[in-house]
Amino acid sequence: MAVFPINSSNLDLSISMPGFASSSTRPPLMKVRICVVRELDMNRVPTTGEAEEEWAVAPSAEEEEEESCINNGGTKPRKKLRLSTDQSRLLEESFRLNHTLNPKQKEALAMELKLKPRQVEVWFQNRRARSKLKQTEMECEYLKRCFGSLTEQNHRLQRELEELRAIKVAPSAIVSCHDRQPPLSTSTITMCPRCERITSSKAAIAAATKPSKVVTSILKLHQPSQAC
DNA sequence: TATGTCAAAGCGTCAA
DNA sequence: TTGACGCTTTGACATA
Repeated sequence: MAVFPINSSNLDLSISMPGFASSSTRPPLMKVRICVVRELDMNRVPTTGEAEEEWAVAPSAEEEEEESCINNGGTKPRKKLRLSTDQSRLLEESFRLNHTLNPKQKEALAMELKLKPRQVEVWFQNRRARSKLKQTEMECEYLKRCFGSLTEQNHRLQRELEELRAIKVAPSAIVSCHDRQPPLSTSTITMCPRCERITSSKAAIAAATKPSKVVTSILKLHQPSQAC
């Protein structure tokens, strides 16, 4: 059973109750005892020292159900329930342990939280959805970073390629890997004129241009000894 | 007043 | 057929 304190220190712990809106739509019955009250935790109990007479009683579960039927039936607009911090905390703890509930767990949790099993079920559904959304957003951020990194790497490789192409290779140094030639000198940068692939040793390339790992691995795949 | 958040409703899908 | 779930939308409420 929920109660409504008038204590202004509780104003931040607020919750709207079905049928008890903070606006002028609040039923006259509530206005009698609550003048500055805002909506608050439906399950909060008065702490010691708080005068019990300052608390107004919220509708029971049955009354709420009845009311929700009325709302669904259609004249009254539906009211928003806001879970208390304690309820949210307990739900979060349960969610950490299990992202889904079996009927027994749902029932038990609902009893503990003084909510309807359906509300617990809905909360878990929405929580799973939020979890998935968060996961998707994280993946999106990760992919964005990957994209940025790969773009940068691509630009770097393009520049490397330009630099390599710009290197004036002496005609005598051009050696085809398709020809049976003596082993290449480590100080010579060569390019296969047939497939236009660099066939120099890693040492020569590294000394000349400091290639990236990708270039190095490409070179590994295309050693002069290998066929084009 | 625009916008974000979130409980809840509605509907389709799927497995038992 | 039924219950659980995911997805989308709705509507109340809070806040800047």
